[in-house]
Amino acid sequence: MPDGADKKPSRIQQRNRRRILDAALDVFSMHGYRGATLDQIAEAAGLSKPNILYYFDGKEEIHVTLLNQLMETWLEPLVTLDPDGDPLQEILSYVQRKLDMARDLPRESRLFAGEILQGAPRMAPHLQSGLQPLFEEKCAVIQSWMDQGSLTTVDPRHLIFSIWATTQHYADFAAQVQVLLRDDPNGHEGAAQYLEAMFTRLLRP
Amino acid sequence: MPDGADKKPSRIQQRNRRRILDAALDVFSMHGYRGATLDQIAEAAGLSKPNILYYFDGKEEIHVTLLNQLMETWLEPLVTLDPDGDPLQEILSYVQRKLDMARDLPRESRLFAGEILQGAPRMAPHLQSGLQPLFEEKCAVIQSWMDQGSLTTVDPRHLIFSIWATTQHYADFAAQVQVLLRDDPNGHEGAAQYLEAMFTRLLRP
DNA sequence: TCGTGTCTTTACCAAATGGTAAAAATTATC
DNA sequence: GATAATTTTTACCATTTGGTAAAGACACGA
Repeated sequence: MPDGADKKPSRIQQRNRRRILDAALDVFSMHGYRGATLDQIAEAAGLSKPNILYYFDGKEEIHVTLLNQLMETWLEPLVTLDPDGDPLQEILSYVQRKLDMARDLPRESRLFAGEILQGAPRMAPHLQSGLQPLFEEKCAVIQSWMDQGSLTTVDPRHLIFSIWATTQHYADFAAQVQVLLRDDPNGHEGAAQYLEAMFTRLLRP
Repeated sequence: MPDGADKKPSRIQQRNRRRILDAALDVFSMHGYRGATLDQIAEAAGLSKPNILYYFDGKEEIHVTLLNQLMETWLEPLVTLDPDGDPLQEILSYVQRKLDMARDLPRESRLFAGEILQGAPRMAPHLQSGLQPLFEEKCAVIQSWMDQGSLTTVDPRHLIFSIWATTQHYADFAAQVQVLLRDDPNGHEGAAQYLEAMFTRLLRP
């Protein structure tokens, strides 16, 4: 019985849990929590519905597990923002990493966006305990860079919001972007250049 | 029978349709299309479920009606971007209007975001026929401003994306913004100042 | 105030959905 | 290869949900 986090999971258990979570990421990110059904997840995972409930206690536990895993991945680029690096380069690298994530992990981006869009019912605790302290820490770093004259002074909080917004936009609003940029084979590179120019002109002293 | 768009709707009909659409906007924007139930909408509207189905053919028709109405409101700020105005002022006014909309119409913003997030299943036609031509038209206007040297040259398409992303972020990710800006009574004004600075530094020649 | 058309309620229904019990099959252990 | 443990399937179930039929209440002009 694959219950609490006791003991080591078997080979089969690891494989099937991974399959389920991958399928669930597909389905949840596409249809939202309530829009997703266990049957869809089961089919996408190639398992029967009761079999899925053998590995997870229920729909909600799958979703929460996904959200927990996501949180680490999601914060990692901000974690690696180096207080001792070159200020402008650090910010631009952060933008690049976030943009790459929007391209490489669009399902994760949409899962996160959907959760926040609906008021973060299952993630408010994580935002408080995980994101908030990190956010304030890095805001202070950026503020110190501005104080020492290495960057133009703007509100670091809104600066970070604008980085999140502009990068995640390409994943979360992909359906719209695709319609408007339809015959452009150069989408990602164009976005990268634009954002580099934007944040450079904003921040270079 | 309030069927096709024939004849003039009675007083009661107007009032109840408005109530239903307002309630539906609440519910759909909070829970997404599938997450919303007719019972929730009915309760929020103060009507019985069958009574709601007397005014609308079904859940989908309510959603589509909402989306259609939204489209006009949503595009209006872009429509009023004046080719004969002062370029930088026009862009900055557009940013302001979009930011005001995020503050004043957050339900509409989230309804739109949720629809796009899920691949725009019920709005792809509108994007093609309504948004796309307008987008290209205004991109051309901005491009001409850049060509004549009134604005710094950047890709107008990504410029517009970044305006949409940064302004709508405050409505769509309000749950997150609220956690991170929790004791700031000055949220909207701070965002307005930041965005004005950002787009000014980006675009001023 | 009577009758006709508009609106609302009551009582349902079929399908979908999250979930369970227990038997059957499979895998690992000795 | 027998046995114990794990994994999967079959057959269900209760609730929720979008939707309907038809009777009843109401409004309003003649």
